[in-house]
Amino acid sequence: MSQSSATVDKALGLLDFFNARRPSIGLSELARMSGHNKATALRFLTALESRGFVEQDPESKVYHIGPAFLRFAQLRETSFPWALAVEATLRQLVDETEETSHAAILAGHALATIGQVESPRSNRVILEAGEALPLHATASGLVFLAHADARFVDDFLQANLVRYTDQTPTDAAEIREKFGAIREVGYSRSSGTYEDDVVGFAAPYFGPDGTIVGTIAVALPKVRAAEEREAAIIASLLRAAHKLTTARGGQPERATGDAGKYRTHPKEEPTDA
Amino acid sequence: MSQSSATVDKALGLLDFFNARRPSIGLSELARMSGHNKATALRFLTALESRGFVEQDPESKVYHIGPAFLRFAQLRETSFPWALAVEATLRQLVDETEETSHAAILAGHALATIGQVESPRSNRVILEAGEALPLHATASGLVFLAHADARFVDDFLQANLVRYTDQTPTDAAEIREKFGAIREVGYSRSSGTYEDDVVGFAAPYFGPDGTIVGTIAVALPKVRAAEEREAAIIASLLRAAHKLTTARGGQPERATGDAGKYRTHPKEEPTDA
DNA sequence: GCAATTGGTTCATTATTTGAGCTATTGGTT
DNA sequence: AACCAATAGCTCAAATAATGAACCAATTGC
Repeated sequence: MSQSSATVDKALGLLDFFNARRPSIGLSELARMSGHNKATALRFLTALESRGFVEQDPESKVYHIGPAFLRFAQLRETSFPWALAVEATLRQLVDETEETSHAAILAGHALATIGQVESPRSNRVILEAGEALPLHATASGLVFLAHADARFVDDFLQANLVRYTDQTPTDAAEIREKFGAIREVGYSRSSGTYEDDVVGFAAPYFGPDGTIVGTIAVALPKVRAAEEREAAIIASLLRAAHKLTTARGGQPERATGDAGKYRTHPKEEPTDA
Repeated sequence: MSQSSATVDKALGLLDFFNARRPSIGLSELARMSGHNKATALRFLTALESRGFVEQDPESKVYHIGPAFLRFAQLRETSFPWALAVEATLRQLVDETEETSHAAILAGHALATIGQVESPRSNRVILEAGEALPLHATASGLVFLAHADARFVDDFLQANLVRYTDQTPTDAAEIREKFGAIREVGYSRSSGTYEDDVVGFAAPYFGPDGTIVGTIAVALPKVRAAEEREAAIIASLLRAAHKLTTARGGQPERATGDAGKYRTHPKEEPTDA
C-alpha cells in the first residue's frame, strides 16, 4: 500500500467540514464533528492557521477558510488556466439550455466544482460554490466512475456510500451496472439522487492521453425535464464536453480510459492477485 | 507557546515551494529543496494528493498545485466576497495611476496577493500570481507591520529576514524605526527592497473595529518614479485604501473576516512591558 | 554496456501525536 | 448575584505514528 501521513490527512480533512452553509466553525464543534479530541483539533487548526489555510475571528473565536486558498488558486490558474476556458464553455451551454451548468474535476475522492453558470430562469438549480460532489450520488460522479480506472472504482465503492435521498444508490453492484450504458451513450442521467426534485445530466471530457479529466453537467428542476427538452440538453452537453476535450488537446476517449494516475492495466498484476 | 502539529506544518510548507516560475516539482527535487527525507516528502505529497491539494502528472510524475484550491477559493469568496470589490477598486487605481496595482491580506506569516491589475504601459511591473509577499521587504509588508499588533511584529522580526536585494532591510531595529513615519503619513514607500528597479507604495485598509485587514499597493519601474508623479500616485492610493475601508463597513452578514487575530491596539500592554 | 539520475519502498529506531482531564472565560437563567 | 453549561485553550504520561538510511526498479545520457 502506498504510504501517507495519517496526521496530515486528518488535519486536511478538517477543511472538508466547511461549506457554503457552514462557513464558520468553532473549536469544540469541529472537534465533535470530526471525532477528534479537542486538543488534537486545536493543534491542527493552529497549524492550518499559521499557514493561512484557516483564519480565526478574534471576537467570536470561530474558524473559517483562510486566504491562502486565494493565493494558490491564482497560482494554479496561471499554471494551468482551465477554469477560464471552462467558464466560457459553460456560459454557452447555459445560453443553449437555459439551465444551470457546472464543471468539475477530481479532487481526492470527490469531484471539485471548478465553475458554475446559473440558469437565467427564476426557478433554477443552484450549486453551493465550492461544493464537493459525491461520486456515487450525482450524474457527474457516475459518469466519472464509468470512465475511471478499475482500481480507483474499487477503492471508492468499498467505502461507505452516503444516502442523500431515497433515490441515492448505495449498493456497489447496482452502481457498477450503470457504467456500461453510460460509456455507451457518452453521458449519464440522474434524478433526485443527491437533491430531491433535481435532474442532472453529465458528460466527461478527456486529456491528451485519453484519460478522463473532468465532467461537465447540466442540472434542472425535475418539473422541467420533459422528454424533448432532454434530447436538446443532451445534445448541447455532449457538444460542450467535446469542446473541452479538444480545447485541451485531448482525445475523445480511449476504450477504457483511466482516471489520473490509476492505470487500467498495470504491468504487474495488482497486489491482491 | 501555542501548540501546533509539526508534521502538518511541514507538509503544508511543501506547498510554498510551488510558484509561478516553478509550477511543477518532482519528488527528489522537492525533498532536496525542503530538506526532508525522500520518504518523508513522499508521504506528505501522497497525503496532499489524496485531498486534491497537489496533483501528480501520471506521465512525468511531477507534482503541481491541486484542484482543491479552486474549490476552497470559491467557498471563501462566497462567504467573504472581497476579491470582487477589491478588483473594482484596483481597476480604478490603475486607471488613475497607469501603474500596476495589487491588494493583499495576511496569510500566515506573509501577505497573500488577492488581486492584481496590470499597468497599461508596456514597461510595467508584473507580480507573479499567487505570490507570497515577504513582510519586511515590500511596501505592503512594512505598512502592514506598522499597523499590526506588537506581539505579531515581535514574532515576525525575530525570525530570519531574507535579503532579496542590496536594499532589503534585514535589521529588526532598522525596520522598526520606519513604523512611526509610516503610521504618520498613512502609507509606505519602498525602493528596490524586493526586486531591483521597482518602487512600491502601499496603504492599509481597516476593518469595522479598526484593525488592519490588508493592504493595497502600486508598483512601478524606478525610472518612472518622478517626484510629481509620486504625489499623484499617493493621493490615488490613499483614496483607494479609504474606499476599501469604508466599503467593508456596510458588509452584509456578521462583520467577520478580518486580518487575523492581531489587534492594532490590544487592551493590555504587550508581552515585553 | 555503464553510471547517474529518477520515483518509490522497507523496517527498526525515535520522536511525535494523542487524549483525559484541567483551567479560565463567556453567556444565559433563575 | 450566584449558578450552570457552554466555550477556548493547556498539560503530561502513554501510545502511536513519523522518520531516514539503505534498498529496488526503471529511465536517461553517455
